[in-house]
Amino acid sequence: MTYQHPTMWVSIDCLVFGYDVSEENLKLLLFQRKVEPFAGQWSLIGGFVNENEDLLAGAQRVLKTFTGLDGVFLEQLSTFGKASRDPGGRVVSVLYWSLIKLDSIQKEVVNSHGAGWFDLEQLPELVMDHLDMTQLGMEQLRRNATTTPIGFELLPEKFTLPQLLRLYEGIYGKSIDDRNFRKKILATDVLVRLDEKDKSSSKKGAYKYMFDERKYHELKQRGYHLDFSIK
Amino acid sequence: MTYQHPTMWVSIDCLVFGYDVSEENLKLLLFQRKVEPFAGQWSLIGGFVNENEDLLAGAQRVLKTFTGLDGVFLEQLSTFGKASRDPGGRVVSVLYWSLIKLDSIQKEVVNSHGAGWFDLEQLPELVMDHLDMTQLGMEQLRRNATTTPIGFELLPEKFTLPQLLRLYEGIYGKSIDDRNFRKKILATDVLVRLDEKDKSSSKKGAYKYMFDERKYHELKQRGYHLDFSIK
DNA sequence: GCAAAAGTGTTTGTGATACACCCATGC
DNA sequence: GCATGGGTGTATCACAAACACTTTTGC
Repeated sequence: MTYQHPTMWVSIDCLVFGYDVSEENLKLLLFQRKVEPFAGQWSLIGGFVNENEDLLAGAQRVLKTFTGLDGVFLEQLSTFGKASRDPGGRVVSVLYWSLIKLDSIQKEVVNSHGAGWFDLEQLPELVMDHLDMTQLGMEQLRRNATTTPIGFELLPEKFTLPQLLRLYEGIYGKSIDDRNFRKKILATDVLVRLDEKDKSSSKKGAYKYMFDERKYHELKQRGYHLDFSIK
Repeated sequence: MTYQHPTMWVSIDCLVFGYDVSEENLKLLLFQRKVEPFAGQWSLIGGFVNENEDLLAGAQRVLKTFTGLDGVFLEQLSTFGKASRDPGGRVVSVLYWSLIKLDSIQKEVVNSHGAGWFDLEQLPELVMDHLDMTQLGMEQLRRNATTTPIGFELLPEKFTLPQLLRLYEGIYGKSIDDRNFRKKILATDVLVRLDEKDKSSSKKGAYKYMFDERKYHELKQRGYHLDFSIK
């Protein structure tokens, strides 16, 4: 024992936003807490940090455990440390957030852990300060969506402009002029149009696009910063 | 013991940026670490979180201990938790940052704790990951200065436009066109011109201004957001 | 009267907004 | 041939950037 001070539990909580392209809505991953206090109630996915585990590694482990996913967007958001936040003991929780693409495979993986995807407008009651965490995440999503290309984390690799538009409308909760949106997005020059069309939602079909990560990083290096600000 | 998991030390580190209006430069508050490992080396101000102390309260305590200040800008930035970051044990450190106005009183208070103010361009070697923390703080400062009125935290209550301009030039490390700067700042309508002049740096004298917090909050409520973006 | 800093206006260009029609296709 | 969603262009306005001179006053 090197330091003469109290020690605490350190936990990770992870906000996982998922977007379902076909349903066109944003969802949040929740699971039924297994330990007391609050066992059985809905909570963000989370867990305790292990002895020799970096915080980020802990977050990656938690995410992998519940979703099977590796290597997706995962970033630290904030740390919650009110002394009274957890009646089970002094737990300081580091909040991470992740953005993933929802598809049927993902939904099954998740179900196997007693977890489920909830519409953001219809969340159940959440344990402790997890609602605050969720609100913080929504703000962050809105803030970042105008400034960075996080939106693309939520869409499949190939997507159409109408899909991207509807995602942004979902994030901001308002409608966006499609002509201006196209102009602005294409002007950034980080999208590549493919020779494929997606005909699942119209007879004419919409061109599929891909996000060009290389071009984005070039731009960012040179001091650019994307601004998808809407209205 | 309610949870069957390892516990850790949780510490606060606090980045304190101070601006000296007369010297016209940004400084960072450092102190000589008192405990092993690294005793005697320069470090951010910090301390361990107490048993029943909220994280924010801990940060307030640390800040007060070293500067005597209370009620100034203080915000959580990020949490550092690499397993190997502190050779003295598993310490997860929550980083806060604060912005204060430097004057002669402040400088004396601080000296009494073996602490000192350092020019940002001439920092000594810092302990552990404290240089990363400092860089994160500088980025945050630049990001926020364009978006929120944090700049005013660094200036005395009454200040002149040339002083404000030089502060921004210091933050961004480049020169700013004074005519455009005045126009932009005054257009936001959050500054009130007083009937006083500061003649300390010119014969003509420069009008003193105050930040109108009320107007700023009104604007923010209505969805505005200040944009002092420069160049 | 001159040096030194404070203060002021105009022009130009770029990018945001608002807005309406044609296109391609499956049925 | 028509209904459905996909795609395109233009005019206007507001704001950012570039840029040079006048004002005040202590010495």
